[in-house]
Order: sequence, then structure tokens, then C-alpha cells
Amino acid sequence: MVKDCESQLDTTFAALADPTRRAILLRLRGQSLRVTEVAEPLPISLAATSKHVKVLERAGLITRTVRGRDHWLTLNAGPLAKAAEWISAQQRFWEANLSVLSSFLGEPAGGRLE
Amino acid sequence: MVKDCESQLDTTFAALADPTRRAILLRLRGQSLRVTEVAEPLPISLAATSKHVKVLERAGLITRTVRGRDHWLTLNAGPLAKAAEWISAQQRFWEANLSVLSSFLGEPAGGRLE
DNA sequence: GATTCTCTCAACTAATTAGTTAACTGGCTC
DNA sequence: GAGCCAGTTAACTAATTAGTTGAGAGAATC
Repeated sequence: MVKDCESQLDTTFAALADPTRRAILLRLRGQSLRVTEVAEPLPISLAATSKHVKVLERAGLITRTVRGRDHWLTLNAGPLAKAAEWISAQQRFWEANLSVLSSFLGEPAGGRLE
Repeated sequence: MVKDCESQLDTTFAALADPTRRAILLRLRGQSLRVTEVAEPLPISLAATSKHVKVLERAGLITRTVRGRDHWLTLNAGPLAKAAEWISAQQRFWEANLSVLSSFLGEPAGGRLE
């Protein structure tokens, strides 16, 4: 399934919106873990963890390597780079926008904002 | 309502997960717009747009200034910076993780991943 | 003051989501 | 092969979400 940039951002940001999934990503920094190991500190069932892992995998944020009965999970930063790119492109206009805001604040009431 | 860092990330990423809301943020780069103006190019109703605006506002990504019957919307990049920070903190470990992966790939089958 | 314009809110629907428990598949180990 | 271990899947529930239409509040205009 080929996913366009827009819908990849959808799934990436949606995956990052859940604190449990962010915790999983944080724990995978610098180490590969099995699903059970990922689930261990979490206050939810293994089945629920398995679902979160699947969401992260479908978002391309982690990679699964099956070895026998163990599923090893590894970080995959590609989509993160795309997300960071979107945000920084947005931030590039922040300064310009701040000046818009300040000119508005300094403007007499009734003036147009642009 | 004071929101801790974690739940702020929740609402920020959740707000960014919707393509309509990202489109709204893109359109607000460098200009303030009224809700109707924001809604105009969108293929949804004004009421639906109003809801998206409220989501963005509650996430702190935009600021609303009411002037008479017009609601002027302005970008607010604070939460974006927090989100970018989280991602870049995560990316800081990408290189380390790549080396983990490559050592795994070069390892004979059956070896441990860490 | 009647009308029009801007925007929100209420009520509803359909779809998605995070969680549960229980059952199942497949691999490892006595 | 009997039993255990790792993990997914199925079926269900409760909550949330994105959208609709219709009504209503307030401000501007004629």
C-alpha cells in the first residue's frame, strides 16, 4: 500500500497522539525489545499493547522482526523526520506571524487585521 | 486549566493528525483570517469548520480574537515547538538505533538483539 | 426595527478507538 | 507429545470524533 505524504502525516501524528505509544517509542530508543518486554511496565494488557504496536508499525514508526515466537521491535525514524519537517515548515512562518499579531495589537480598534 | 506536558503533547499531536486542521494552520501562516474565510475553501460546513477551529484553539495552536461578530484567528506556535522538541529528542537516538539494527543484521541467526 | 451576516450550540449519526477477556496459533522445552 | 510461552485475533463495551442539519445569539446594515 503506497501512502501519500498527507495521509502519512495523518497516521504519524495520530500514532504520536497517544501517551502509551509515545512511551513505547521512548523505550525503544537505543534498544530492540520484544512485545512482552514492551508491555511489561505498561498498566494495560498484553493484547492492548499488541494493538498499540500494530498502530506504530502501520505508521511506519517501528519495524517488527519475527524470530521464532519472539517479535523484536526496532525504531524507524523515517516518518518522524516527515513530521518534524511539516512542523518546521510551519514554524518558519511564526516570526512573520508574530509581527502580524503585534501590528494588530498596536492598531486602533476597528482596523483590519491583515 | 493547567495542562501537563504529556497531555499537551496528546492534544497537539491529535490536533495535527487531521488533514483539515493542518490545512487550516497552513492557511494561517502569515495572515489572520476570520472563521468564514477559513471555512470558504474547505469542503465541509461552517459548523464543522467551527469545531475544527475549537479543537485547534483548545490545543493552543491558534488564538481567537473576537471583534464584533468576527472571530479573527491567529497562529500560535508554542505547542508546535513542544511537539518538535519531543520528536527531535526521539531522533537524537536514531543513529544509535541504526547501529543496533545493523549489528543485528550482521549477526548470525539466533543471536540476541541487544 | 427588520434583515442579514457571523458564528456557535444542540442533537443526531456513523465511524473509529482504547480497553477488556477469552480463544487460538505457533514455537520452545521438558 | 504434553505443557508452557509469545503473540495475535475475535468479540465486545464505552468513549470519542468528524460530519450533518437546524436553531439561536449578537452585531452590522439598510
